[in-house]
Amino acid sequence: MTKSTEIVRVLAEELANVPPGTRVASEADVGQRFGVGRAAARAALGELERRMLVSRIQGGGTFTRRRVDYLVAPGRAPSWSRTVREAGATPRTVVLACDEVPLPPSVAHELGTQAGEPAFRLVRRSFIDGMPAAWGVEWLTVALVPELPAALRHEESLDAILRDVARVRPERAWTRASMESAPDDASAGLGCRPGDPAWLIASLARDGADGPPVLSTERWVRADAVRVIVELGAHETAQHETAAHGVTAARGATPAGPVSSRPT
Amino acid sequence: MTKSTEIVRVLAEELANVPPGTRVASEADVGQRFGVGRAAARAALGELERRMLVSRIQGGGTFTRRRVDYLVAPGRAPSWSRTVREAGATPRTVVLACDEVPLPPSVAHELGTQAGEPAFRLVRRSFIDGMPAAWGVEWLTVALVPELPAALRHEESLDAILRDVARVRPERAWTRASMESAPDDASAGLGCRPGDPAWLIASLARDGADGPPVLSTERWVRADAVRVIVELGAHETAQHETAAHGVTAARGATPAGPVSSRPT
DNA sequence: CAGTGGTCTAGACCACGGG
DNA sequence: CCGTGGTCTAGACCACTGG
Repeated sequence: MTKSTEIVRVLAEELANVPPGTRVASEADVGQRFGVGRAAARAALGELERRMLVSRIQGGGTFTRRRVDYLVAPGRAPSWSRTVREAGATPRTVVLACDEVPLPPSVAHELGTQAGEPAFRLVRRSFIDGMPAAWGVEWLTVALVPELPAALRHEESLDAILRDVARVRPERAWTRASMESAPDDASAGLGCRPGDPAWLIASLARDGADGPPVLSTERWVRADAVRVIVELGAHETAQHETAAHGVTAARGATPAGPVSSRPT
Repeated sequence: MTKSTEIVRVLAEELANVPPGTRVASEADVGQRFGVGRAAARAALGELERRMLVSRIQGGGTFTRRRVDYLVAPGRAPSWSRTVREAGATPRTVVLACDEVPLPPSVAHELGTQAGEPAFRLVRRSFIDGMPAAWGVEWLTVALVPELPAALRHEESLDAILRDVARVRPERAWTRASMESAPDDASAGLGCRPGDPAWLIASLARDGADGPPVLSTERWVRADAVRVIVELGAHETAQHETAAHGVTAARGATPAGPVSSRPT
């Protein structure tokens, strides 16, 4: 057992029952406490960051972090605000760009309309408890919500605007999620470093169960901010708990600690 | 621009068009080539590993790595062998344990049968090109395939056994995928270090589109070995390309390359 | 055995954040 | 300004892999 893994073990245990945002001991403190040099202390804190248990901010310090569960499933409304709020955190979304441009062919095909039709190209960044967590582009036709720019000044949630102004009921028609190393543009939008793990979630929403497409999105989501869970197909007990098949017991929303039975 | 990020940039560029399994310069070589100390060279190679572009093996060296695309979607057969083979790589699966035990209540509920019914609890490890990539537990009733232990001696693919011996046609009934930091038991099964990024994929397969459940699985998959893509809902162009909505240009799936030369 | 990556020390300079 | 994390050097020992 190396020194740093022992430090990781101890700190991870201590941090398990601490509210998110709590300050963690600095590198110097850890080094002194465990009687190791700065390199070993730094390695331990870096490992905690890699495990997404803490965030480290240059000049600021190290802080515990919470990961919000984001359940992507058929029938779940594709709404950032609602999902984050349901997790007990505070969502926020800011508009970086809202341009009226002719619809590119690929997106027009998604939306089932003509290329060149006037559309809004929306670039937005979303936060959880004030920390950047998502970023990306959303497309919708001008015809659907001509007053979008004005509406966005009073309401952050695109889902709410679509419901209240455009009078549609957005539902997931198609979604694709994958985990990538954030490229330069995405890491800039997410406020993280290039190469950090991030989700790429492309999605198409339609109006109701069988209505026409209304919204096409491609968003990057920080893996250390959001625990994306994709669910596919109907399931009797598909509410919010993890099925325990003998390997992993149910995990609470807040990491209560993975319980496992050893196979082999 | 720090020295190590510059080294990362250069090496990532050079490694982009190199077949998987190729040996990469050692820490000492990199340090000498770029005129930096070992720490900087090591940081650069470590960053490449974090980006899942290379694998580093103590005592062995650093090697380029390929990531296999694993598409999870309704209608796709839940078969490791087939998926890996379709990606042009060589699958292999070994049985770690095949015990006949009474079905636990939670799994019995999944399989739509009685708790306590005789069942096989299968623990298997799967490889891609000889490198461990997946590990986990699978459950199926003894009544379905009484001759499972014998069949597994001649056929690695559980999907094939279910088709040829049990005469069922496995289809995805329900699947849940999420990205986690591998706990100790999973990292041991996957041959990686605890805390490494890994997928947890729970799945229930049934016989045909409307048949009864036949197989319940919970498997861990190494994120650096497999690029899991979960797709939800029907889509006209849902074949295998990435939709480009103006943020992200279509990024090549995996650096197309022939079969890897194994490291070791 | 030599070469490789994994860990660690002691020390240094820098960039950044907050009082 | 001080304390924080980010980077880097030079050097050391260890664990592991390979021939």
